[in-house]
Amino acid sequence: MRVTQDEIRRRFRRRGLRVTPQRVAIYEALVNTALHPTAEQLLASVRRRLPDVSVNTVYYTLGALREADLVHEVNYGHESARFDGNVEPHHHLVCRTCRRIFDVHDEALDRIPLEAAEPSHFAVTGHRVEIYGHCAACRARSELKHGCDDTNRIHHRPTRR
Amino acid sequence: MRVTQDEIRRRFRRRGLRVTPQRVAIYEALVNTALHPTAEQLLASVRRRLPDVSVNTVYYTLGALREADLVHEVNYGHESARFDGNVEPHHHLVCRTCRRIFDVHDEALDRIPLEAAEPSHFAVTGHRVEIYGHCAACRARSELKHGCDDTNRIHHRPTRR
DNA sequence: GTCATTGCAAAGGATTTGCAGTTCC
DNA sequence: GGAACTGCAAATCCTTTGCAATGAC
Repeated sequence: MRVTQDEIRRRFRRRGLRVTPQRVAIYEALVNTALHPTAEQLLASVRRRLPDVSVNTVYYTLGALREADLVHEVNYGHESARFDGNVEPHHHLVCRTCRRIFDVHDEALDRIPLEAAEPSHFAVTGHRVEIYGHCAACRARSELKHGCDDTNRIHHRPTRR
Repeated sequence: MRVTQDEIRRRFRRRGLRVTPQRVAIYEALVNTALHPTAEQLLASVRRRLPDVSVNTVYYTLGALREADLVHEVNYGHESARFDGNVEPHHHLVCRTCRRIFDVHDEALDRIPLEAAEPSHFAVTGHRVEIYGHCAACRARSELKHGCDDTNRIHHRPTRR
């Protein structure tokens, strides 16, 4: 079930996003594929119809769409490689505020059922659970700041991370 | 339980890695932290003892350690952002060969027990299961190629991805 | 009309590569 | 001795930023 341009315009308006041909084309390309494209791939796809769309617009738009929660980043925390000397199977708690990563060792998570992979004829070598949220330190910090709002904030480009 | 330099040398030799002061220092820094550092952070840490270690060496070493399976990359597939227009909760099959990402919708995975996060006082907002392996297409391709080995391969730097 | 959005070009950050010198086995 | 490893510098790739022009509301 393809998402139509009408539906896209509706989603944008509902979230207060301006409707421009570029944005519609970018979102249309993204929402109608299961390929988890990169910004560059989206640009290439969009340029087939709108040859003058710039890289900037793609990133800017993806940022805006992410803030509006219309788009997710698959590989959250991709901006630089993070290494782990612990090669035992384990899982991670990822803080969305400070981006720190905490190890979780839990046998229950090691043993979750993976049959869902079978229809794809995947040869499964392992799995990992990523739990997202906000760590104790960041929660404490944000409670201190409660009451500060964004009312006086000047306009900015959509946050990129 | 800190990993000693002796143990590190042993691990290197067992895997045929050359033992150099730089490599030992880099691995020692990584294996004895739970902070999932970036290459840059490792460099800074190592330079406190060996001030002349270069960026190149850090990346080269991390590549070699990864190939020897002494090190994992936490954010596998971080080299460029991948976007998803599907904001419903779902999970991913990640092909280690072609790096494609396939969606998995499975209620059993949506409902796995996350109590392991509680001791960290994390405010959990969501979770995702990543299943690693080799996709059907890549399996077929590698079966065609069976018999080709690496014997004649000239030396190369450790693969970076 | 106003301000968000756009395109272009330049900057920035992370990672990789070329290459010559050095070191480990 | 020779291949692997190292350091330095330059290159590359991905992403962000500065800025003036444009266009949506």
